[in-house]
This record gives sequence, structure tokens and C-alpha cells, in this order.
Amino acid sequence: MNKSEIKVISVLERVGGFASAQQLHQLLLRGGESIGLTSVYRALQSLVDDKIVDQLRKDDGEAIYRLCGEAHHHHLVCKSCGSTVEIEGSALEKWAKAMAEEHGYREVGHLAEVFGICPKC
Amino acid sequence: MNKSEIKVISVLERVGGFASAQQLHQLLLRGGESIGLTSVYRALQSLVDDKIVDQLRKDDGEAIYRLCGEAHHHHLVCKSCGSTVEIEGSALEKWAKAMAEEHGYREVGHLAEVFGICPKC
DNA sequence: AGCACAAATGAAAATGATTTTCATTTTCGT
DNA sequence: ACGAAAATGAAAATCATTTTCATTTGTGCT
Repeated sequence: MNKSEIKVISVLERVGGFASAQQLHQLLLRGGESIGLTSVYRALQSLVDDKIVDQLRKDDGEAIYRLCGEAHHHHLVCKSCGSTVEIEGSALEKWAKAMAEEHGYREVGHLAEVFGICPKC
Repeated sequence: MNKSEIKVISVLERVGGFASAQQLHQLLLRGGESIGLTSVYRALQSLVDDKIVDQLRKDDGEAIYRLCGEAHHHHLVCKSCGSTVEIEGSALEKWAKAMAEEHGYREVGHLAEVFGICPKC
């Protein structure tokens, strides 16, 4: 865990939700921190790899990040405003495992997201 | 509905699932069609606006497209050799719909892939 | 402290998907 | 056939993200 990662985590804590890399960088600079955009990207990538940060994509393709718990979960994402809800995925886990076994696949992982338009939008 | 849009729709029909703009362009060229990448993007954008085509983002930020209303299926992808198998997804559909309803989301779509290592590898 | 080597940093360049510009071509109505 | 409007695509622009690389910082060792 290096300096950049600590700075990025602390700003993510302050934000308390999703933010893009560029927003986080701006927030850090305005908060008086000295850090380059490159380091923000590097720290975010590393934190995503370590499953400390969740990454997903807005409809325009920009990545947004937030702190997350380690539990494997899935998201329900609003296509319009980007707000997200964590959802329960045991049915999905079972399905993925069943499909993989049926075809003799080992070391199974999966990726799933559900999109829709939230009640507010 | 112009020529480009018709070409793009026909190749999407052949593909029968998700594909990126660049993949669709390549497929059109290999199929002997003459069309520029610009027109593929323009046609896709226009079809998305008209709700004829669905657009999603992969985790790497690239956009992928498919015909709306197309009975879509999911893939079981081998992490090692890349071979894919189509899998049955009704359990997943139900799960996605249930999760969305539980949170009051409308116009629901989803994206799911299962990864593993196939019997040959 | 002094030295050597690894890790971290960030500015600038590169990348890659997508969009915009703009000059040319095609289509369509009269 | 004529002119306006729409369509087309090559090249340039854009923008988030990644890579490169020279420099700085941290760490362990003597």
C-alpha cells in the first residue's frame, strides 16, 4: 500500500459513493494534495485488483469507482442516473456453477450486471 | 433508414448476439460489403436512439451492440483456449427480473458471462 | 552516515475507441 | 435535368486510459 493508494482511499471515503478517476484527481488537488493523474489511475487499478475498490462503467464508457466490501456481489445499475444497488446473487452463483458443470468446465468465475431505470428516473 | 443502417442490421442478425462496432465493421468488409467505420458508428448510434439496437459496455469500456428483442443467450468461455459454448439462461433471466423488480427498476437488461477452463484444456 | 538497489512518481507520449469535420457523392422532389 | 438535402467516408480531433521513461524517494545493509 503506497502513498497514492492511501490518498485515493481517503478521498473515496470522503466521497462516499462513485466517482471517476478524473473527479478523484481534481478533488485531491483541491484538497491540497500533490498527486499526478497517472498515480490516481495506477492506484485505482491496483485497488480494483485487490478488490478494495469496485469499478464499473457509465453508459458513456467512463469508469467510475467506489470503496466496497469484499463479499462477492452484483450490481443493479440505473442506465439513466448511474445510481447502483448491490443485489443478492446466490441464484446466479448456482446457475453459473450448474452451467459450467454441465459442460465440464473447471475453475469457474462469472461476471454479471443488471441494468434498468431506477424509480426516481 | 439508410443503407448503412440496413447493412448494420443485417450483420447484427447474422451475429445473433453482442458485437462491438469494430467487429461489425470487419464482418461487413469480409462479407464483401463496402462501408466505412464512421458509417457503422453512425448507424449504430442512430439505431440505439430509435431503440432498435441495445448498447452495453464491457468492463474495458468498449461498447457492444445487439438487436433489441433478440432472444439472447449467454456464453461459457474458456479462459485458456477461448472456445465458447452457448448456455441456457432462463434461470438468469428470472434472477435479473426479480432483482430489478425488488428495487423498482424498469426497462431491465443484463449482461452475464461465465468463465472457466474447458475439458480439453 | 553512506551506498546501492528497488519501488514509486508524474510528465509527456502513445493508445484505442468513438466523434467530428468537411469535401464529395448519392438520393429525391419538382 | 436541376438543385437542395441527406448520406458517406477519410482524415483529424477528442477523450479516457495506459505506457514509457527519467527522476525522486524509500529501504535495507554495512
